[in-house]
Amino acid sequence: MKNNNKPLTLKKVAEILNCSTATISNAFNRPDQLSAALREKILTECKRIGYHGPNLTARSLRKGESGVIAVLLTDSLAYHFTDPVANQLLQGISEVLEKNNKQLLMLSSATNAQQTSGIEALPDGFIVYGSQDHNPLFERVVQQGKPIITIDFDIDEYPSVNIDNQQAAFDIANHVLEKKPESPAILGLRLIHSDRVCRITDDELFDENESISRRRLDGYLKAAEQHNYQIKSNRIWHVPKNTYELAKQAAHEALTSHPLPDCLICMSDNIASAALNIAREMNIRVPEQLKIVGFDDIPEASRLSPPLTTICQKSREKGKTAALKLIQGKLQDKTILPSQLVIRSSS
Amino acid sequence: MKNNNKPLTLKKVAEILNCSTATISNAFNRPDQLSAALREKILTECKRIGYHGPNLTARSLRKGESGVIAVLLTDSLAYHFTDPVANQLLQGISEVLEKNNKQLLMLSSATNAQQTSGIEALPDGFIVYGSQDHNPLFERVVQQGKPIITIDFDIDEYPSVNIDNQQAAFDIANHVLEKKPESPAILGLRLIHSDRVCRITDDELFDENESISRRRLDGYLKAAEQHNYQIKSNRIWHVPKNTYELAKQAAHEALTSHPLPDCLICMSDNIASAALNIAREMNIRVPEQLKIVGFDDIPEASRLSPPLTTICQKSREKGKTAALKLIQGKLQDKTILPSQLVIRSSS
DNA sequence: GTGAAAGCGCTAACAC
DNA sequence: GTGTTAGCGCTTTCAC
Repeated sequence: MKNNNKPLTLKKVAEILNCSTATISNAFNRPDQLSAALREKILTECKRIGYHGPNLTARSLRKGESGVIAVLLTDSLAYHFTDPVANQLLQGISEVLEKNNKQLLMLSSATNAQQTSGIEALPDGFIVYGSQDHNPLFERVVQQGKPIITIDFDIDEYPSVNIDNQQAAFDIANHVLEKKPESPAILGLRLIHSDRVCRITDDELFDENESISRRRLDGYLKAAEQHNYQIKSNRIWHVPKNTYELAKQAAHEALTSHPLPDCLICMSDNIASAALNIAREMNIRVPEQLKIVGFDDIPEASRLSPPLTTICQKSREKGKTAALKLIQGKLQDKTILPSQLVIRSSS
Repeated sequence: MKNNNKPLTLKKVAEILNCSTATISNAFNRPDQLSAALREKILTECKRIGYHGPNLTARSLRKGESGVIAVLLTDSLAYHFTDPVANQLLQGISEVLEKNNKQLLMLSSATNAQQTSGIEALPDGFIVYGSQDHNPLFERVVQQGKPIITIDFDIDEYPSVNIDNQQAAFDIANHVLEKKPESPAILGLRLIHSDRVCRITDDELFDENESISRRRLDGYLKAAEQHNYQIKSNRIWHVPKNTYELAKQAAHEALTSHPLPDCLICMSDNIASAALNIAREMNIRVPEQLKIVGFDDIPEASRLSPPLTTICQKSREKGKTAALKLIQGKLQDKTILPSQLVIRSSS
């Protein structure tokens, strides 16, 4: 089974089959350039002698296209494999790519940027997930002049796929604040730049920017205002990444703080799930003593006990939409995908 | 920000900087071939004019290496993003790759094999996850004559990373059968080739092969024998893929079958998790009325209520080990990673 | 329908 | 230390 010979080249194949390289190439790429019979014969011969078609590197160098689509991720790849939301997104993307015979290359902005591998020259297009302020890899991607589509953030010149984060956050906060909790708290995600779980400060509460988390926080605060709550900055926790461990830490801090929150508005289902577990450990009954709501609607959300009230943001759909737009070359518009409040028994 | 110019080439850069292409190339690839000062100057100039280093396609064609490592997956990519075990494995792999400045390319054997993109020529090495009998893409991969390492299955000529599935399965079955359940049942994974959830037949019970599931089933049956159980084939369910939906279906069938099982030995934590949920819906108390054990020790296992007794197989470690061996060129041996029984309260 | 040949962008051997 | 050049494997134009 093992093989130590060099793979055949088109040129050698042409020699063996005793015709020109152009004919072999045409057999693989342009059926109209030769008779069906000859093409068939060549293809069968190739299979027999073990030539499986032109080498990607060479073809791509020549044609300037590779059939590879890259997903540019903000954090490390390893992190993205742990994040259920990223997982769903990648699932949607790969569904579309597979259907269209495209290969998926995962590129991480967190990669050691010194060692420039030049990999950004390979893909025919890029799906950029998550904001990229002054990321060197992203800048090299832009330089390629290839199609780019962004997800969960926006750059004027490029098409994008987003949801209305502020509205969605408003909806879910509105829903839970209608129950008149006494001391609601917020477990936010990536609110500030610290890599520690911590509370935010008053300044930060009013710090305007374009991030998703800011949009969501705005939605929460708007709902709070309408219900005459004033949520102070020290009732808002910052979780630096959407990992279970950090979420647990934040949930634990919140549920051991004074006054004890009776309502946790979480910026991700992961955080909400951790909060649910901490509450169970502490024998706090959900939803009677504590209401918990999440965001995302990851698959786990409906299986938790109690199942989680959340915002369904169809991450898989997001990925599919972005991949499809990229492949079909529909590169004009900005898409806002619908999201909706899903009420389950955690609230 | 948007860019429509063609990226600079090394040749153009050489013209602009008024030196030869070799010098530019050397500045990027072989620091020893020119003075540090000149190199520094070239690199800064390049950055200024927007040349970010040699194009991967060309370099790879020339050098025969790309810095890309491929993971060859049995099922569709989309499926692998949903499977928590695959996720952990990929996490481990990408940790190592990122540390070593390698790019990750995910290749699916399930891809439309007609349209041969030639992509298999690009990677410098392959991590093959899961058995590949007569898969055309795998055969093309073999043809490349590049390093290959297999995970969770074995081919004589290639190094591999595995666990002792039979022993692990024996251990966990032994543990739960010691509790003397009256009617144990097995929820297996990929036992046969059907894509339906179904029970297996007597013939299939004795059908020898090299698969993981066969190894695990052997372990279960050996433990059963030692405890004087005779588990009949109609007490063994086949789950075709490790998805939650299929697992739920199998668990539901098992828990509505007669005699009602009071012990479910599940071949994955996913299946066990679904069984746990079905049991809760049916008001069957775990572990009092029903013992459930899993396999894998996915992150969710310890968070379920009750937490799951399972086999910890360190999938992340598996991925790391495989990637590391591939990168370091340690291509001799077969590695068997340790796994262990983790007893929690579901049994 | 077919073949000869240029050249995609780069690296490395070799000459200077 | 630097420059010239062949050629990695392929596609495509152009001449036949």
